[in-house]
Amino acid sequence: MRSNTLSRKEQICVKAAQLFKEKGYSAVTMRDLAAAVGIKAASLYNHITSKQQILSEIILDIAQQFTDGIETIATQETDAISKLKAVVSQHITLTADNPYGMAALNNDWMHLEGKLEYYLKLRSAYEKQFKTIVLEGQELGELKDVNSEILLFSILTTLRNLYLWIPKKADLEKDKLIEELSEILLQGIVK
Amino acid sequence: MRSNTLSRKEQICVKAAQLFKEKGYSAVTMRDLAAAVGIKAASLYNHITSKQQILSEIILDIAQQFTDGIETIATQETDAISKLKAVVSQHITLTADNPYGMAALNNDWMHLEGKLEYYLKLRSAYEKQFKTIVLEGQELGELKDVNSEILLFSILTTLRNLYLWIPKKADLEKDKLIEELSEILLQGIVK
DNA sequence: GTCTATAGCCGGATAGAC
DNA sequence: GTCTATCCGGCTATAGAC
Repeated sequence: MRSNTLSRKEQICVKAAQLFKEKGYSAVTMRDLAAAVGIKAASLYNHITSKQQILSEIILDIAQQFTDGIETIATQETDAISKLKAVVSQHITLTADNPYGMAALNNDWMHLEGKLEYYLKLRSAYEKQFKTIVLEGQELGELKDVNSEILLFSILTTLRNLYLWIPKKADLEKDKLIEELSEILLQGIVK
Repeated sequence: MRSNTLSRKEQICVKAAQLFKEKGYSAVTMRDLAAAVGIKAASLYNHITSKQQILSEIILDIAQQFTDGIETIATQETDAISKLKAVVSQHITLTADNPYGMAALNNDWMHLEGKLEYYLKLRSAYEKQFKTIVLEGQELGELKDVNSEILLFSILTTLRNLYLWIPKKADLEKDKLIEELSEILLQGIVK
């Protein structure tokens, strides 16, 4: 843990992520961002080199955390259900930490220029690990033999969009949410 | 069913929705759109009055269909589970019909200017009906007594993002998808 | 490290010929 | 109904004073 005073550059990136969530990368101008930080647009360039760089840092930082995290989960020696719960937990934790960055990750990745390929590589690696966990769970009979593509889509979509929901819950009890969301995703909702 | 030759205006709106899905409303220029249609930017204005109008038509058309559809479902006299299946079916049908428009509905609604309030009203109405179905299902003991906000978020998010997945399935068998997705959302995935 | 000023480009939209 | 030409405003980013 480092000091809780953010550098100017960090302030800028945090504000940028908030604005990107509201309007999307393309619709946020450097003047908007500067005003939100409380300086003039030209002054931003003492701290960052381009609008593009801000987006890259926001997205790649989070994407890396997800990919690293699922590698760790995948190599643990437990059942598929425990691994899926760990994935749910990771999504909730990272989203609660940085909901605005999650929005950029979900909605603005296509505006990455130089780093687009690298991002796509991280995303593929993530999806591959997730898929492996599910397929192993099905082979070992822990999970139902439903269409795995639909299953993967359904769960991953819910997890990827937690950023829309979590910030509205001011008094979020994280451990409770992990339990309840895992229950709904894994066990369904019909009595 | 009307003629399957689209008017120029319809061509423009269809292409626009495709481009909006790829890059978002703000990042698509009238020059991009014109090139995709095969004319020059100025010529677009013989068919539409503004970029804003294109967005409004794409989004409000679909939003209206969803709100009308769920009103019909909600007033039927069946159990909550049947109603939820009907909602799943509606989402799959409307998304398969117009996946690009669904993308705009999900991602670009905040760029509506004059029609933003009307859109928000439609969305609120939709969510209210959905919530009522779920709460009734819980009261009557058809659905588990899990946290209804998490339940609503989870299912609605999956349904709203079908546009990302459905177009990749060229040989989509709609009825099968309705059955399989309903099964996963309602009954869960654990054996 | 912030400012003012501005370069240089690209955006949506219009005018008017054909 | 499409075109060329263009207006005018806003965009990212830079230059250089303080």
